[in-house]
Amino acid sequence: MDRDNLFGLFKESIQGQVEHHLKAEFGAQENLTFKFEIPPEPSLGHLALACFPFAKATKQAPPKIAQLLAQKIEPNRAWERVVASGPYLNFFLNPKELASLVFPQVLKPDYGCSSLGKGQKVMLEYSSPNTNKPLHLGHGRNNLLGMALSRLLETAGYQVIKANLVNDRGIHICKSMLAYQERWVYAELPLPPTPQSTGKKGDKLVGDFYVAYDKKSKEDPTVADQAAQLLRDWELGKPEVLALWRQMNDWVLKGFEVTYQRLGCEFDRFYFESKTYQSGREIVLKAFGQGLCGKEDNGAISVELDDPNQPKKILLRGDGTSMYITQDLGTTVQKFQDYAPLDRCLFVVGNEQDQHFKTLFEVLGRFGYSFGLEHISYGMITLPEGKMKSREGTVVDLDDLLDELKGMAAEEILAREMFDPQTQGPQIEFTAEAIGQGALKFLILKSGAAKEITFNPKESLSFEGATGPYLQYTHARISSLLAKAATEPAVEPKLEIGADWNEGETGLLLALAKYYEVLLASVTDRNPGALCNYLFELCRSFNKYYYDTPVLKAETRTLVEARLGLCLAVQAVLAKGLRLLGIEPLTKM
RNA sequence: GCGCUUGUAGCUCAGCUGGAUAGAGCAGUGGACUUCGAAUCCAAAGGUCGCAGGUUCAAAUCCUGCCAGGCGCACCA
Repeated sequence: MDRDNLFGLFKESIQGQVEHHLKAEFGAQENLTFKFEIPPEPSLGHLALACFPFAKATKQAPPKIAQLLAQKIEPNRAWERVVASGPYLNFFLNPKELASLVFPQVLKPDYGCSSLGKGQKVMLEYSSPNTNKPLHLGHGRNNLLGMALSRLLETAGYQVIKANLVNDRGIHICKSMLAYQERWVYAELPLPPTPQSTGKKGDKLVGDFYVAYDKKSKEDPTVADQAAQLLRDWELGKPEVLALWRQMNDWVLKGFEVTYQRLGCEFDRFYFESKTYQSGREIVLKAFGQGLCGKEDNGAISVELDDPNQPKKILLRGDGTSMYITQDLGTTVQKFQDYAPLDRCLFVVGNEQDQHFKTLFEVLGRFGYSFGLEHISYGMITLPEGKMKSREGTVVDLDDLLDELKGMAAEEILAREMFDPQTQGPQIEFTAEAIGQGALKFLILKSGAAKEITFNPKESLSFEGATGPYLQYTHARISSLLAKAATEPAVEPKLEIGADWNEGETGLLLALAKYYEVLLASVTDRNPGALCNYLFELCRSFNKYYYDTPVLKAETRTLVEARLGLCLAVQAVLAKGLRLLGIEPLTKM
């Protein structure tokens, strides 16, 4: 058990004692299962152990077991009282002892870091955009999930390689290229448009052509053939086609980079499908040679899947060319070679590809690769009117959304008059950006990845209640309190003080101790939402406490120092948690 | 049709490795700023946990069936 995991240690010590008594009293031999819970009300205790599971081993009624254990277990430094409450055995922590354990832990710079993934190297592939249109809110969900997960994995001790597999080739790119060649938009410009000449972000410019293509293709079905011809020319390596392709991809990727930087997304490695799309063929041919695949009449290579409901999967076309799954076979093997020894590879990809990944993993296993593979699936974001469609212009553009949120935040900031618009323009900018992003990131990360999100701009974009800005506000309030303490009465926060902690304070101490386990759960479940909920609850408890309890105006100086210490500890954990989510902990807003 | 997935308060969602009266936020109602930031706090109100069976001492949680939404079912990606 990790020494930093206070809750874990508490549980472990209780478990040991309970086991001992149950064996001594009833001769219980079997493996006893322990189910710890947090009692519904603090007045019942701080930690509860349900005694139902012991009934079989002891042949006693759960309330009886609880009573007996309550008598047998000696209170110690950590446990002030142990009481039976029906079938539960409830433990009351000694707040002073708790404080003396919690404070030094919480203020360590690496509090929350665990050794769960120590020595393990994992690749996390996320984002993986197409280079024919700008990023929209759906990509936003992917990017935010990916970044949050990579940071969570890192705090758990994993070495994380963040990879982006860019889909930079194929018919969709050729559509934009065709529209560009034919100038279906920006026809009025004397020269072919560029991001410079139009003042447009590169991804937006290319996106305009993609939309133009779609419009045109509805009027004139022959353009599809032209796009297909362009793709063939690309594969043949026609210089002028390649040049245009490079040019347009370059614009798009430069545009993406701006958005990535803005969101705080980073990558250690880019893979480009233009370089990998033919890979995997050798792997399939080799497997065929080993008798692991079948051959279709026209020469295509296929496999039967475990699930009899699934049709047989083609791995190589009759003409010998690669398919989507073929290249994924190839790139996955390549990833494990590039970063050998690699323990795991996670793919953050939307749930429309659930089946694809199931198949991919199955086939790799069939071919003898024992990779640790995991698909991190997430639901679509839809609008109240329905699905987002880039072609029909019903998308929520990510850059635009961030701008809009920033603007809304700026209005709120100005209304509060915390900054002087004349002299503090840059601070206002920075803060507005942080609040806007805080709102979006928390909104997206708080709900389970499997769930679809209906994004209603009017209702979703809020800065009140269970939102990012609420957490940021809590952090800002604590910051200004601590700043005030340092100047006005000039008090230092003191830790490990044996103050007479009240119920609210004990609750906060417990919550701080719980952070460690929350992170572990977030990592193992690949669920940043657990961290979101925890942080929100922490802030709720703090805000209530803060409202009820004077800190700087507490009765004695000792009490002022102790309470300041507690505030400092809450601030520290809150800031750490927010950073993991990619949300800026603000000191003023 | 088959597979995966979701269905909890008017709305958005926690809880779902079974356990003490099902929790938040938003909206609506009432209240708290001459006290450390009211982007806050408090109170009341709001629920057949999609429906029906089953397993269990105990089911929102596990199993089965049904209903509804989403996604997928190409020698597309």
